[in-house]
Amino acid sequence: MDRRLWYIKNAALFSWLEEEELQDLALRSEMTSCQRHTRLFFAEEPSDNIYLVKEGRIKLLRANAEGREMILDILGPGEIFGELALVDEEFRSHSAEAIDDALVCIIKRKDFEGILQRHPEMTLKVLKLIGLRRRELEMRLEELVFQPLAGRLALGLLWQAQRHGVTEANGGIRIPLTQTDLANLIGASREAVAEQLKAMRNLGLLKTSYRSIRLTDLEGMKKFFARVSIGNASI
Amino acid sequence: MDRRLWYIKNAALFSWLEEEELQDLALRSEMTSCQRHTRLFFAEEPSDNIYLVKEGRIKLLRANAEGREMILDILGPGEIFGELALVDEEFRSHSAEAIDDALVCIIKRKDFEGILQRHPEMTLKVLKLIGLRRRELEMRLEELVFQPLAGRLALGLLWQAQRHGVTEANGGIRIPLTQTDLANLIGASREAVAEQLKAMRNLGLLKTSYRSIRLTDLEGMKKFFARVSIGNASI
DNA sequence: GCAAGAGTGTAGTGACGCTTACAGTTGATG
DNA sequence: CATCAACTGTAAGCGTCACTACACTCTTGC
Repeated sequence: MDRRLWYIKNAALFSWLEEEELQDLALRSEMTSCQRHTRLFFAEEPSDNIYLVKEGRIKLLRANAEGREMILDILGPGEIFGELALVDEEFRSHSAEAIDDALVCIIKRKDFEGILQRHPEMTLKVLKLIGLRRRELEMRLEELVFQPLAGRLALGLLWQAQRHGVTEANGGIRIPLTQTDLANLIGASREAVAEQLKAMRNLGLLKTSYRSIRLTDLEGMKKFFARVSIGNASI
Repeated sequence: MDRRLWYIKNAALFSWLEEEELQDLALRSEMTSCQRHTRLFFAEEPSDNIYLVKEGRIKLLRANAEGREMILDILGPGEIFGELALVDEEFRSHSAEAIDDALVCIIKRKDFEGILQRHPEMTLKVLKLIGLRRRELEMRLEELVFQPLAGRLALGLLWQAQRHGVTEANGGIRIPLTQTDLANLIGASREAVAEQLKAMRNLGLLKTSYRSIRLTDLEGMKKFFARVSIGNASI
């Protein structure tokens, strides 16, 4: 599935929420600001809340005993996470950590269930979200198996550019991500990502700087992916 | 999360279905028998049905242009699949193929939605199923990134033994899977799996034969996993 | 009972990418 | 404005595992 579609549908959930229920929600919910690098919740904790990102970005990750991490997703303003608490989750299967200084709305599960009861059509939106994220995971799994590092990195950059990219004056798209996060997002080592970024830099596809990558040639990046990929997946 | 829990919860959905709605369902639904190696649906086809496995096993897979495949899941008797048609899916994100000669019940989406309306508590069960499968995918993603081939294979064997294993007279557990399917399940090459199976055979952990693997020492296999794994995941 | 297709066993080769190691840079904090 | 933590850049070494190749075995159907 096209990732663009994913993003639109997800954003649609948020816009609908804002218009019709946000005032009520604001009364019931708790707002937390948290600094970069602080965790909102940890894996194995009870799943009692649903979260809505207001400002900044939050990464969902699974970490292993060695401290290495696998980033499952990165959420931006308007997106919700922890929504599996509505469905079945007793304990978190992953942790959530702020990538930027962030502002997050914490909604108690019971309050969210109240909204769903008052607005049955909202339930369907949440379900679609859960389903879309499941399909997103299926795609990631396939990429990890089939694509070499260069292809995964190209896909990862295009994906993050769409979801969290900032268009700049000169037409480039700035992706605010560290190379470590980028590596953990595509299941690779930081060093290998740095080396591949160098290659892309030399091809004029992007520029690297502290904590961010600027895509300067989107079409070129797509062509690059088509060239390095094994059996072309959808972008 | 424990895979055992996953299995139990999933089976619970089925047993409930059988007791209360199966007669009605039987009238409305279509039953199809299909031979090993035939596909029930292909990726990109419209998602109009939900499927219930009666006999045999069905693998859900994503295939790339080269014909290599990644197996997302293997369903056995009593399990449903294609349930994302209820949620958001317009087109299949993966294909479904019979691993055994199989008997499958095809339920039209509208009929299934009817059941859900008559039995609201059933909706929750389906939601839990979707959520559990999403978490299962998260686990697989992490394993693929963190675990070496030996660890993934050990986990894959223990997982399949639980879900589809047949306990034998001598206490061993027979897993009816080809080495190719096993490889595609854990994201590895068939040859590498064969070699690792040889090593496990030499350790007395299992026996290989045509189209099946017999685990002869479950505890030994768990110990083996603990030894080769990087930062121990849950079994 | 033979042929064809599907599946298994095994070995050699090479490359991709992880690991280790270290120097240099940026930005926040006091 | 000094210091520290976080982050980037780069390079050598090496192991895992994919790929290639081929012989052999099992099963099914004609």
